[in-house]
Amino acid sequence: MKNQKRTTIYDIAKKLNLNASSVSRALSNNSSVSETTRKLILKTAKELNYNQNSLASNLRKGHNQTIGVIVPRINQNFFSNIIAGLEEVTYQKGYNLIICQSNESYAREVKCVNTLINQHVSCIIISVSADFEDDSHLKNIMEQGIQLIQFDRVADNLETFKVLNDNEQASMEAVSHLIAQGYKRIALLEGPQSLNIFKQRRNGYITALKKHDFEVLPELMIENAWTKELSAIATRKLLSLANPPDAIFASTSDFSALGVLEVANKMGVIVPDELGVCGYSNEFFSEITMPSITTIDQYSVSMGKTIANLFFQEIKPDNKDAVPKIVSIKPKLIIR
Amino acid sequence: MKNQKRTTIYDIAKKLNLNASSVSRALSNNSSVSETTRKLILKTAKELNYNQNSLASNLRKGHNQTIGVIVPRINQNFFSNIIAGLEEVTYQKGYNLIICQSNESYAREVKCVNTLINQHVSCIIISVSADFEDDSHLKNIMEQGIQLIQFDRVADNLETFKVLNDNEQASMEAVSHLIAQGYKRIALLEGPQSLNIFKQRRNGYITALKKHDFEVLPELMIENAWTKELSAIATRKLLSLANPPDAIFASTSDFSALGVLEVANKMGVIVPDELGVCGYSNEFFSEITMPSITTIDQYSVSMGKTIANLFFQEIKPDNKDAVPKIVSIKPKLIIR
DNA sequence: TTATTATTCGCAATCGATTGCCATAAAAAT
DNA sequence: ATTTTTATGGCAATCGATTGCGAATAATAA
Repeated sequence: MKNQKRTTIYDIAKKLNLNASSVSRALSNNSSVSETTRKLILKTAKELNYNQNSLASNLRKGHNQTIGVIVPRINQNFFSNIIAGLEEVTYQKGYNLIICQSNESYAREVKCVNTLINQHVSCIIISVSADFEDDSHLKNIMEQGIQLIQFDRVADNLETFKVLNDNEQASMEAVSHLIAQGYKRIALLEGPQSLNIFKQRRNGYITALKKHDFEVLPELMIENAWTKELSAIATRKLLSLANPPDAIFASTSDFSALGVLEVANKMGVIVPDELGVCGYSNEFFSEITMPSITTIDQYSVSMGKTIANLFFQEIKPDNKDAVPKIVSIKPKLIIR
Repeated sequence: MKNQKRTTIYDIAKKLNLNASSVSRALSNNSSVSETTRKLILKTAKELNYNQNSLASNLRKGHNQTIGVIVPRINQNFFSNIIAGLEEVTYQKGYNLIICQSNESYAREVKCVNTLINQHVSCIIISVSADFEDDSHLKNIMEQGIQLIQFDRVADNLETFKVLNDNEQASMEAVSHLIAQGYKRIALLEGPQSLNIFKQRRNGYITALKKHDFEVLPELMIENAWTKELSAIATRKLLSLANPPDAIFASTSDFSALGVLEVANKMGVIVPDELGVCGYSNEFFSEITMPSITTIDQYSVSMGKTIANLFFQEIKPDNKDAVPKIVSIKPKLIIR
């Protein structure tokens, strides 16, 4: 059972005294094969338990019904939702997904890219790793004639299709909301500024402050606070300041916001009365914390679908170089 | 740039006045090619930006460095962690993952299986969908000479490699723990009994009750309560009984447990004083609910790694039919 | 009945890499 | 100097499906 050969179109052809080409045509039922032989072939194919060899088919046809996806971490809510959305659409179209995770490592990201190039996928969908260094590997994708769509975390300087969240706008709204609530000293927890998304969120923060004639205070902006633990440390530091903030915008994630919450609870600082807190990405738990966390929803599943549709509707149809298009999705502030 | 042909070993061969076979040998650097020409070939390959065509290579070699994964939902914590664990190991071994989701639909699961068979993956790793009907598609996998590993939700009657959680044991311990806490009327929220895991959890529940000479009361066992919403409805019903339970074991997930918690809060039933609650799967949020939820950790990431290692260590090495092995992982009760 | 057209199917090349076998040349041994 | 061994690399078949072209047959028209 293990070493038996799979049945091929030649096996079917031989059994029916036909030529493999006829079998191939019958199975793809687009060309000239008489109805009688077509049915005969289909019947025998079923009898012999025939399964097409996609490798051979794709090799010959020169293209692959496969899309590669590279994300920093598969089991992060945002990304696994993106993938779920992608899969939903690509499945409908008969495409497969090859999924890789870079683990936030640039070196590994490069390897993933190469693997996908070797697989001759027809498109690579990527959100770059945190220690992103340069975009030569991304350029290589395009040089190999493979479509490239970047999403969320992107290489800004590279002209490709992109699907983004309007981080700046969302961040601006979040901070404005905190201001509207009456908070006067708003701190910012940030992620690595090597990533566009965190730069944008910082910009939104600054814009909002300026718009309301607030001072931008460097001591209230903590860059490396993008995990729950790091943000807990940062929060402890912030709340111990001589002049502590009365609100914290955890622009990196709800996990960070949770870190803020925990420290505040421990230090006896009452949220939201004494400290306003806002997170990012609308993780499931942000609704059920005590108190619940105001956050920003990124519509991740639907974003995944958008990306896939971008490929099928804009990129795939015409082989000519389509003009790279940037789709921006406006996240939604969830006020709690 | 788009329509240009990729460079092949023939391009390299032509440029160097060599034969493609030499190029192939040089690139896989295992055979007789002189050091000088080898270096020359490697250099030219880099110059011409050569990338191997895995399709051709795999077709010729007759096997694929690819493993297919089918899960009900990619963006469910348990499964995305499994995938993360799988990916971690398979990446190290130079294998790729093709990921599909069945969306809890049997028909779609069958389609996924066929796609993966066509891709000639060397192994399929599957957790079956909720409306699982029969195992003919799984048998077909094996008939095509493809390795099969089932995990978590499995077709019990089919002899394959399996990686399981000891659901019965875990469930037993959870209920015993509730009993030890002094609860006397323990209700059970269950999932579809078509899935082995839910049957096992029920068995564990019953075993624990019997062991402690408790009566098994059908009115306290609610089968279709495996989402937060369904379990909220079930809880409302349970708590409205003339003789309501004083504890609820949400054996399906922490999401169900959350549903219990919310209803209890609304109805003014105090947890854990008036109602004991236990969930399943140690979702991140179960730690931060008020009060936090006692639950069961399935070690999902490490389970993913176990599955992958099973393939590389037990199955791949010898081509002969290895005896299907069942690995059982003991989940851990997290008492809160 | 013969000429023309349409159907159906076979032949053979092709996609790109791999590999067993053989030929040549170089190195070593006699 | 001749023979033997070794190293190196070419030839050609192969993996399985696809496809342009042409041949044979059947169907239709004249």
